[in-house]
Amino acid sequence: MPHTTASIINQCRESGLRRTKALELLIDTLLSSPRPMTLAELSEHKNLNTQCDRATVFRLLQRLTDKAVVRRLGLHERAAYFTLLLEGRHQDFLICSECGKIEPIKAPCPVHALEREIASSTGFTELYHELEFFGICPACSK
Amino acid sequence: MPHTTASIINQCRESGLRRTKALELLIDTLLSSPRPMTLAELSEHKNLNTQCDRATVFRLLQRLTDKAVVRRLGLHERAAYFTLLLEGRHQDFLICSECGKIEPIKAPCPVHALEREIASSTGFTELYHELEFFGICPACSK
DNA sequence: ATACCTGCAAAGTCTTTGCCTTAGG
DNA sequence: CCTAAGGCAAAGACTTTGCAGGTAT
Repeated sequence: MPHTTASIINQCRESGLRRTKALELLIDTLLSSPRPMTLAELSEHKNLNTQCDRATVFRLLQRLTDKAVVRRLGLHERAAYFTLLLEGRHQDFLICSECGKIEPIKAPCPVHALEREIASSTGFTELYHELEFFGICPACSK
Repeated sequence: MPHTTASIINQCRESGLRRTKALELLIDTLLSSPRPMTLAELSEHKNLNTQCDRATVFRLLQRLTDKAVVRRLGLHERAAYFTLLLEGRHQDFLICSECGKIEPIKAPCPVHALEREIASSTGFTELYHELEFFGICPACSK
């Protein structure tokens, strides 16, 4: 079952959001990106820049984060990153401290067992994790 | 061999930093904290607030990060967190999405093997990682 | 009709820098 | 002495909000 703009919009509608042009464009844009994007990247993206205000994108991302349709990530930058929360598609990242390039890691994430253990030992609920590797990429280390 | 203010200051001196009052106070404060601290927390801390300007603390943290004496962490907040980089003392964190409380995780970190694998398969150097668990803590979930 | 959304503009929050003075080695 | 470090104040970067008008349902 592929993730489509339509199916995600439906999910939003079911959470009580209205179907607006901005929502559609935003979902489209996020879906087309292989990696998380910042608010600035999103609102300057060709899909969105003439279509809606940055504040609108901001508030949309806020609502979508509340509804667990997108996730907000730190990634160590000044700006926050956003990515669609697609079922069964957890991603960890490898980031160059020098040039800032972000790439998803292919290897399976080794943290899920610990996550369950922490959930039961601490009583935290709705647990998830964020794992990032930082280092100097080959291009920058020259 | 315990980590002391004196030993860390020596490390700084060896990296070319001068021994100043502000440096001493900052190291002291970081050393006394069980968890990472923000610039604001540091510069408002009773040790520092009357002793030196926030810009000074900022620039010190910058230099110390360069010299790998402290590490700058994301932790998903608006503000950056700083912690001493003590030999053999890697920490992962558990953070409440609701109240923001940050606690170090006791369990051994399961990521080091993957880290080595990534280093060799991607050619990244000076690799390190940051692992955070987010969820709702027992107090907030009531 | 009526909540919800949007755009615009302004205000916040945290970080970063310039410039001149102070002090470590 | 000479250069790194500090203080003060101002500028940046990114986020967040108030308000008036627009729109999905």
